[in-house]
Amino acid sequence: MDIASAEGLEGLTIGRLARELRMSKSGLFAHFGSKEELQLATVDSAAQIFVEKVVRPAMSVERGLVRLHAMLKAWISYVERSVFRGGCFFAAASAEFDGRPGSVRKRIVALTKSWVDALEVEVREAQSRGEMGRSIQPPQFAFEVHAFVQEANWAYQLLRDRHAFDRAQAAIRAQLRDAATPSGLALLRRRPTARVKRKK
Amino acid sequence: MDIASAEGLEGLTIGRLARELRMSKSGLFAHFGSKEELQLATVDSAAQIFVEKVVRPAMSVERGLVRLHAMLKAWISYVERSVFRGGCFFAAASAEFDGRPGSVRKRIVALTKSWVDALEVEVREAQSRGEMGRSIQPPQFAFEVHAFVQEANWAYQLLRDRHAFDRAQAAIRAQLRDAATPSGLALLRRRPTARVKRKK
DNA sequence: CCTACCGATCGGTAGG
DNA sequence: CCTACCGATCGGTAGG
Repeated sequence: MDIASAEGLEGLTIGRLARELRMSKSGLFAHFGSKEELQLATVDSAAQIFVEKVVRPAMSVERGLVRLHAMLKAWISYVERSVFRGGCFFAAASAEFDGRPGSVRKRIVALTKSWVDALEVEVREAQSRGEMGRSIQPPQFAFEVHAFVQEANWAYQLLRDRHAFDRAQAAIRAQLRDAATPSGLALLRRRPTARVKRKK
Repeated sequence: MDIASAEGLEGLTIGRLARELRMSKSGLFAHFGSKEELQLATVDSAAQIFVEKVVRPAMSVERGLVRLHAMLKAWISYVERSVFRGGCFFAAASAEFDGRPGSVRKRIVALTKSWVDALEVEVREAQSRGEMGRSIQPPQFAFEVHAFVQEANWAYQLLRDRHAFDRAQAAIRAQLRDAATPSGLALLRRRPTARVKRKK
């Protein structure tokens, strides 16, 4: 996953991986049967870690606006901590495979889509609880907050801009505040959203 | 540029390019001297086309809020028209080279940074003309609108979501409206921002 | 899990 | 601009 996030899923060659693991090429190869299967296994492992580090923690807080915010904060934190060497695994994999047909692309599509869907579902939940306005369109809202986190990953990985995470955080807060009903606003203020200390 | 935007700047091999151009490998090679020089030449060509298709058209409209909006509309249109096979050349190149040191990465950084800077400069111009509020922070504003266009490219290239461009457009309009002063708002309404017809 | 090998392709060079 | 070639590496296989 580290190699793939930094050098790409194509750059994750069987020979290189075997060398790093001090195995023979054919010994490693036998575990997967083809390069495509190695790539699929890598994508699946990355998805599992995403669930562990981002999805699961957010599932422990109450549903609606609070959970939506928790999902986005956990995601930003996961990108900021650089869980993988090359930053967000799926951002790298998306860009690499968006133009290549096949099962690897399909897997990446399914997984990233399920994350966007989860954001939309939580917007709807917040609306039905009266925490977000009825005029908010869930796909539009998910598009915008998803954009902020991906942009932070881009700005940090390419421009090495450490402020990117604060910008994404600020943009998301503003978006949530604008969309919240008075009772939703009260919920957002209730938890001071346990800020991580960061030196200037 | 088409090959690089779809298969990556590493996937743009000298052998493949020579075959497509019906030249010998060494004949083509002699024009560049190294693969890195071929990559740099490709990045520079893509930058030239970005200037032609996005930057220059926007430079012909009045400065400030109107030009800022024109820059963003031209950019979305350029991404939507898929000027290159793989979508936005710099989005693909960024993701591929963000983890690889060298002159190609440096060139990509310089060029994408100059575009973000141009957006910030126009926010400041709009502020000094009294078209955008003084409380708007130019880097934050540029971060957010830049995010929307990159997200549209991502959603279209990976998820084949045609609505992505409308979502980016809507998000940008809302952001501009929120940041505009009354006189800025009047400017935004003055031009009905010549919408491209699109069938449902 | 290994050694030994396959044909294809990589970036690059020699020499014309 | 070309042919002919270099060593390295690719995904994958044969056979153990």
